[in-house]
Amino acid sequence: MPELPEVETIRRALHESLCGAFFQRVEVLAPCLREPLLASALQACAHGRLLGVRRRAKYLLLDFPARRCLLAHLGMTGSFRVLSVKEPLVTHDHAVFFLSGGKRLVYNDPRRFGLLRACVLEYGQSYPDDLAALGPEPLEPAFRAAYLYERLRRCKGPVKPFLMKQEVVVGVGNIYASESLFRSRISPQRPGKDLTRAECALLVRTIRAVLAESIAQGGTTISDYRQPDGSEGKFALRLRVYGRDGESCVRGGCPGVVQRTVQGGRSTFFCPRCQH
DNA sequence: CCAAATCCCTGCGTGC
DNA sequence: TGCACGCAGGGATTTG
Repeated sequence: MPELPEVETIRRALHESLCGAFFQRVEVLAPCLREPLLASALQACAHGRLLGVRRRAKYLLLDFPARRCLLAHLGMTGSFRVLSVKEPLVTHDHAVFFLSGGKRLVYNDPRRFGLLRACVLEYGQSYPDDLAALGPEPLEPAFRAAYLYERLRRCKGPVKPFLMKQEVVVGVGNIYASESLFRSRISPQRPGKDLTRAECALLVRTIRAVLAESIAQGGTTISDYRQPDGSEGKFALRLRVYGRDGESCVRGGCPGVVQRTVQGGRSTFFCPRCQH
């Protein structure tokens, strides 16, 4: 379940291995992800030398000449593989990009929540209009305490689902929302508008620290996600509440037990004893 | 206008 | 062994 650290890990690997590669041809094997895969549009877009791989929120952007841009979202189970000549395709491979020298870039996605879309950047624009509604990047200066505090003034529900809204801050999904709130000792059930300025400052610092730490560990592997070299993301070992319902709270001296609850249809993990 | 619910989809674990 | 079922959840859409 790729959130920001997983997507960033993938971005770095793809940029490293494919920057400068020459895209020749695309083959669509299965015609539908979140939206239909248009072979002709992808072919026209992902053609020529790959100029670089960027990330915005949980989206990957593969840049090509003439402001063409391939927008990719991994959904829950999407992944890219770079294959040599003899490596076989497998079930749920949806699109194959043939590169000069015999390499192939393959997009695989069992659950088909992902997205591959051909875009053209407007003059002077860094990102396609498709991404215009996204909030600030959590690791950039625009995501700061005063910003979060002001946004929370208009929050009517609990803080945890609010943190997962991509128009508030991008890249924070279910895992990192629970983890950040635990480390901040803020209950996921707290009404968002009740958070103090000091708590907002702590939460911003903590979200940044958790995401940065996870990137350094290559992300979190729960089930499907792998780093592009096939290894597991090691941040799973550092999760303190996610998936740990029924276990003792890891905070020193806290006698609490981690609980699972459901907010907005998503599992939330927290310690009722030390998060307030 | 906002929030909660629903849907999309497959793989996996569980219980019978 | 096999089948039914529940669960996982990002994001678009629908419903309340």
